[in-house]
Amino acid sequence: MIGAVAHRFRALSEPVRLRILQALEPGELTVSQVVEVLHGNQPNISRHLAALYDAGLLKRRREGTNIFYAIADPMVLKLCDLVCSSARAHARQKFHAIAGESR
Amino acid sequence: MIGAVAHRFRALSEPVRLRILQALEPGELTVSQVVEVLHGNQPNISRHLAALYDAGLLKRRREGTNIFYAIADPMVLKLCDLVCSSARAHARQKFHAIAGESR
DNA sequence: TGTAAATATGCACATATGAGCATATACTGG
DNA sequence: CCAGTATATGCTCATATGTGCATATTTACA
Repeated sequence: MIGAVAHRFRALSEPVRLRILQALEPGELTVSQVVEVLHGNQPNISRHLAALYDAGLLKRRREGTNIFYAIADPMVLKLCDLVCSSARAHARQKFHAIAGESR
Repeated sequence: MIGAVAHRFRALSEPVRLRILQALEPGELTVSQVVEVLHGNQPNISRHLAALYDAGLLKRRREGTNIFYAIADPMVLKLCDLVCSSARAHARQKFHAIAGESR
């Protein structure tokens, strides 16, 4: 069980994949569209999308030869926001610690 | 910035580290205590604790030769709960999909 | 059926990561 | 200063992971 949680966190541990989630925040996109937005190459993006899909963070549907990926559970966005603000706070604190020790 | 978020998620992407967080949920523990609770070996646990500390997820304080580690921000526990329940839901759904396709 | 477009996958490579062992470092008490 | 305890770090190894290239697969349509 804890392995499944770790697996999901791992899916979120790549900058490229986080940027994919950002790109998908407004709504679903095809693989090509994601490739274009992120200026990535197609096989690479395809793999990252698959990784997020495997982790259950994205859903997908086919329409002709296109495949639309979308965020499966808006919770992941909240998750990222939480971590992001926490990281910001941590960075601020670290900055002050460094600024302070030179006195 | 997005790199910092990815870094924090990566720190959470190891089962051992998630178990460390569980162990620390009731309160701070020394390295030796964590080693004992998780039945791990000392250098390994020490590294994992350092990784969580680097990511800003743990804080630590020294008392004699002991070093007590504690959860820096209770937010991470909420984070894990969110992912955990979401993972559970996903597993349920996958189970039903498999059960359904054999009909 | 054949061609083109969209997506996925096999392969090779470089790099990152975790584990275990030995050992170094930091602190305490005598 | 020395010995002992607690913790951290260097090293090596095996494995995992991301990337780019070529190519396979799927679907639509003439």
